[in-house]
Amino acid sequence: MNLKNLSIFANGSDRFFETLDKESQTSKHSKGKMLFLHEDDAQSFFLIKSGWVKLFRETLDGSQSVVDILSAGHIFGETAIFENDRYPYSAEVVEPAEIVSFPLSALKGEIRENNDFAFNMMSAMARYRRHQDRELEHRTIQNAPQRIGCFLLRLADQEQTGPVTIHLPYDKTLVASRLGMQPETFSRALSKLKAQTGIKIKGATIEMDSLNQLVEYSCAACSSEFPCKDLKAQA
Amino acid sequence: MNLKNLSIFANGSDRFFETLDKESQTSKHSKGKMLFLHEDDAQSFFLIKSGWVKLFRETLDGSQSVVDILSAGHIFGETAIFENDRYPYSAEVVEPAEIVSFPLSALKGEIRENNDFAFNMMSAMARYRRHQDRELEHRTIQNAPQRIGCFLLRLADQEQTGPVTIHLPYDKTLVASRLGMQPETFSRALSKLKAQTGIKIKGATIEMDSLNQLVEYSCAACSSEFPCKDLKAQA
DNA sequence: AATAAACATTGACTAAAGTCAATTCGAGAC
DNA sequence: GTCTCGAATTGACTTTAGTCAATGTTTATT
Repeated sequence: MNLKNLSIFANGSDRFFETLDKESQTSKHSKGKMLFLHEDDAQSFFLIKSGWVKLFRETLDGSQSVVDILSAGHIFGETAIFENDRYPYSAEVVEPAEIVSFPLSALKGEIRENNDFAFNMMSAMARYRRHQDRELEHRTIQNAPQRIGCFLLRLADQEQTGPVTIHLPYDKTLVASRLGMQPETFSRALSKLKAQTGIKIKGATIEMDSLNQLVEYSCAACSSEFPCKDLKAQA
Repeated sequence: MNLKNLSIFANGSDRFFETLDKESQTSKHSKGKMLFLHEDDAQSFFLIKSGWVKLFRETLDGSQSVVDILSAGHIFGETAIFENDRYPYSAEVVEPAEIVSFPLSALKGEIRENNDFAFNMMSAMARYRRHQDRELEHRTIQNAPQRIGCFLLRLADQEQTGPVTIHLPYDKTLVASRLGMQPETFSRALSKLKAQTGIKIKGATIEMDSLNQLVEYSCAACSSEFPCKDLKAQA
């Protein structure tokens, strides 16, 4: 994975990449490792080389809300720049991961000095905004089985017209929290989705004759068309 | 209202403000006026001088999801810059409003040419991200009465320690949709909130001896402390 | 002041999701 | 292969929110 090829870093200056190279630290972490806590003093932002990382917050009364669950190629912690250098969420490794850290100061400097880079980063922020908009919309409009259907569709190659196999990238309990439901609800909702669309489930593997079945079931309750445009833009 | 005083436009160049002045159009609209539709070709972004505007999307099966409801001093439609010049939502006036339109091109130009302005706009986007994060969190963790309590708290002056009076800024039906619930649910949830916190309700006016009652009821199910920091930052 | 239209509330019922407890399943340790 | 622990499922039940229909209330309009 080359930093320069990441869409978030497009338009970075040579000096920026030099600094990143020099000041980066790569480390491997196993499941459960806490990378930082909400409100921690922030010096670094992070890039996921492999594995999965959960971003979340906790409330006074003990419940947890999952902000996002990210995979290879995504960065996190970078928004601390705009939050008085404090992380706006906690970050935990949820599947064995290789993580690279970079100084926030380098990012801040590059934004200030390199206009194209800044514009590019704004595009990324706008894209994330759409992502969150969609989450909120789905939380409001879709029921549990529909949300799962949508989640599966977004894991798949949406160009595929024939039979499709999808693997859940992390524990079902985590998928449940990502979708804002209880594990029990997830389990029952997945059964219902199976009953209503004819998909086949074997542990973390889901098979179907065609994506169509899911599309009809889930995408009627979404304000965007299938296939999801935002997935292409990112690639 | 002076453009230069709006925090979103801080650091704008003189030339930028000249262009805005020259190319702006102000108009008054009554309730129900559609300003633009989701996916419309976008030429302008908008500033609310007075009144309220609802941003929303609709799904194939006819349900509506409210993205946000904005008041004086807020801009909208500006993110079309990053969406191939198409509006990412529909916009409708929900309380009689005075709206100023500006060419998106001017904004785009200023972002490209004025680094400080771009940085400032990124801060605004980051702030909005936190806003959405919170919405999603509350939708997951808080129940209907708690969400209403939180909504009321955010309408109030949170420094106040004595008796407080809050006026709902728009119809209860709209508040309901803003909070992601049905009007009937809103009505019942407000009664429950009244029963559990002792607030007094007269139509769109809500009174209480102190904000404390609401804080205890709602803020335990939130990952932020009371008072809400983000409200100060904006002022 | 009378009327209509939109908004708001209430009741009765249904549907969806959460909770708690009891098993069952399955991947890794030994 | 067997054991163990966490993950996943299932059942029974409760709570919460949505739906549909009826009825008040308010506000604007003539």
